[in-house]
Amino acid sequence: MAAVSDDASRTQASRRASTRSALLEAAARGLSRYGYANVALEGVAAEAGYSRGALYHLFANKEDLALAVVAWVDETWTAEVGDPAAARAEPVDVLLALARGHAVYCRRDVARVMQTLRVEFLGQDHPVGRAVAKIIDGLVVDCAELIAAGRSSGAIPPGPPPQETATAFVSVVEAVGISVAGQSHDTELAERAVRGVLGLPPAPISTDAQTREPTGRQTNQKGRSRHETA
Amino acid sequence: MAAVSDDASRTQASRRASTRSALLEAAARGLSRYGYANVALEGVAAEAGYSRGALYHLFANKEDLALAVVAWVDETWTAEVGDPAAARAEPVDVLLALARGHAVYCRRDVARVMQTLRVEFLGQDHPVGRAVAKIIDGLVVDCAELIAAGRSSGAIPPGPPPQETATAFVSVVEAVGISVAGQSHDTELAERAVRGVLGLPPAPISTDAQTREPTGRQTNQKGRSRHETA
DNA sequence: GATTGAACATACAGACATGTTTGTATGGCG
DNA sequence: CGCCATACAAACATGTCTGTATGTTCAATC
Repeated sequence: MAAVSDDASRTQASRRASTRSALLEAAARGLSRYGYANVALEGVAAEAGYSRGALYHLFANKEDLALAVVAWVDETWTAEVGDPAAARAEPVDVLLALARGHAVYCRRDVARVMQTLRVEFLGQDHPVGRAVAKIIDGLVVDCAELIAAGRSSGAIPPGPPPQETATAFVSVVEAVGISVAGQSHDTELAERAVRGVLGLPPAPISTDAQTREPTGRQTNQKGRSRHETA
Repeated sequence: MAAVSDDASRTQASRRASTRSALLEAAARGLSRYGYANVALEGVAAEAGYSRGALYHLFANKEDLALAVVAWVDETWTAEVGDPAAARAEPVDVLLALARGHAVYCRRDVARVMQTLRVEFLGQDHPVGRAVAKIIDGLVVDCAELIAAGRSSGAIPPGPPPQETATAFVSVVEAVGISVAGQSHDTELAERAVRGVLGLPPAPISTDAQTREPTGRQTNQKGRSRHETA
């Protein structure tokens, strides 16, 4: 279980980075499974192959560790889901790619850490909760702009205010991603849900053969939505 | 300071029921806000106007209190959301009424207690988590049957397996209900999301005037029915 | 009106987790 | 080769929360 079992003799910087990474990953798993209050740092350190001393040497305290986990998850999510989706041209395609990409992202257990922390600190005033809320709120703002843009171009039918619609959009993406994570139709159900939130009609043909496309690039041959000024 | 401010001189049974009800409500709020691990029984008792002694006199322990809260929330939810929705004839209408009714139910803060506990105990083996999971799983099973029935009658288009679709349905209803709780378009967004999950086309005309009175059945009484007796 | 038991408050003990301190071994560098 | 900083372990100190035990007030029956 040790981070580096045999080759412990390396440069200090890489050693530090290695243990930090192992502790981060273990903390992410622990936070995702048990939540902030329930997770014990001794278990986190033990799962990473270290002791609490190492953890407190790398991180100031529990809160600092959780904030680092949040930042790390945010980075990986942006790289694996956010950026590929943002590369689409049409706002509708960005939103749909976001939903499908997040469903794929949720196939790992680490994905639950954001929901766990968000729910745990909802309505409180805790730095970790603020960090999570800031990320989610930023995502909501971006989605609201995409929804507004898609509506003004006619690709998205009218509906509730963009901000409120975006809030529902993000929560739906998060919820369906986690609930059916890893099941065979996760991306299809995510797309179905967000289509509904956006007021789009169901996808024309949902052959469930290519719904199982993993992380890479997601060629948009399936949900090529006709956006001719509804 | 007392639960009943002026009329403290009543029969002992009603006194007991009154304090139990006050403690239950305070515990529901506390669980919903802070979660099981974070909530402190002293705060719960203080918010209800009592001390921890009263709480431990009425409930065996923290777990028992949480289980009672879960049962209480389940009863009120079934009475206010589940039963009115189940009165519909068509399975599609039941599902849609469920979504809208839950959005209305979520306008109270107590509604978050189920999600909070479910997320907190996800992947653990705790009695409270099992109780919540049992309720949610039962709801998923019911919705899966409704989805299957609606599909075989042609009212719901085909899609992923009913069980998986029902899982996404329930999580979407829960998520959108909480995220946009109390906002002006909560029921409309809930209906939009579940329509998408079910593969239904968008609602024909969504003039937001009649979204506030969707079903005509759910009497939105704020005061909870006190039909619980020890 | 006194007694008995329930409703409730207060005080106490144990458990557990965080954060700190101290100690040890290893790597970097002159 | 020797000195020092760093990585890490292990014990310690502190605070908080649960659960229990004890005490006090109040209602119900004689």
